[in-house]
Amino acid sequence: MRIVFMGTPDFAAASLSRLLDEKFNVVGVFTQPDKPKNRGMQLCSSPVKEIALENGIPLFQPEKMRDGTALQMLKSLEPDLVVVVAYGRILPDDILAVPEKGTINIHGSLLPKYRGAAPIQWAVLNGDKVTGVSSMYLASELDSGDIIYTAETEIGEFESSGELFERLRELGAELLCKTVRDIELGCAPRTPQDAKSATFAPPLSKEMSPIDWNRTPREIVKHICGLNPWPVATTEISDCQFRIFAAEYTENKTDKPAGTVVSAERKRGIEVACGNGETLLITRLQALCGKQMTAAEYLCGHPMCQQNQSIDV
RNA sequence: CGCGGAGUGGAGCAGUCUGGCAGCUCGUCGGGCUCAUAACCCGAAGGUCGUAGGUUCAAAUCCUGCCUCCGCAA
Repeated sequence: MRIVFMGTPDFAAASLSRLLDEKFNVVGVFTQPDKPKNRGMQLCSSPVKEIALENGIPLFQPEKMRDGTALQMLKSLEPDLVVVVAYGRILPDDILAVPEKGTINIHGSLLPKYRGAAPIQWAVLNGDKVTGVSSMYLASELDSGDIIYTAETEIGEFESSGELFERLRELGAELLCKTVRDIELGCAPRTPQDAKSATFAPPLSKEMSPIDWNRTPREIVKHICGLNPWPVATTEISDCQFRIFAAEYTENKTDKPAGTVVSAERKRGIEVACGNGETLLITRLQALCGKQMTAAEYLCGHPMCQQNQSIDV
């Protein structure tokens, strides 16, 4: 079976490597054009491109999907199946129609929940206890195609989006192999999504970063974890901007208004009042222009007067 | 050459503008106090100030090159 793979970031690269490990016949790889990135804005190739080059697989980086060139490239490969994982492009119908056995996709949620660009982060942000990955056929509407298989996993109470990403990447790669194998054997199931229970997971943005201390400790913890590693939760303590990476629950109660620094003991962290009178302990943070560090380390160099500091809410 | 910030004992910082004794909080080690402690008291060790050059009577501090780290850019 001739397979064409389309993908761009780490999440996709894991699936591609797994397909290759399992000796599937990947005859071509599509990935996004190299883009200037990082400090110095140097042209960087995508993780998927690196793997394609290492394995000597024909590589295609069309600028546009709808001007016909991408369609010609794909047709020339004569694929039986196209696998799309985090390619970052919406594929037009004429491209979806090329492979005889269809175009399939790995999505980082239990569809129909969290259709869209940031399913993993939203599962964390919403405080879900369980999420997973789905394999499905691509349809013209975003993430609405028939489901083939799903795999579930629990979300840790303090697990960040980044950590969950790494786990789902492997889970997704595994599910993809199983899916491709069964499609080849002709025994893959096909279940339409229940469109009514669909939810949407839009991309995150920096506007979401500021912490709303009026919320409960758990909501704030989930906010912090969900936005880690990007765009990262932020808050302002006495005119200083902080990026917050981790926090812990406390047993304490306070009558201070939400956003007040209740304590800043060197060994514990920075304890802040939340909306319901409970408090949350900031344990890992990064000041402007500084490195990420534990709250204990930060307090060594930046003694913080307790009680009187407050956070603008 | 995309823009900006930072490198100082093991950790986090001040000192740099205005050149002139290596400083603070913590950790570590030793001693003391305590039923006890992430508590408190006394004492000690530990630094070629990222690196290479330059200016100077004198450089952590001023100038130049290089290295490393961080933020913006999704």
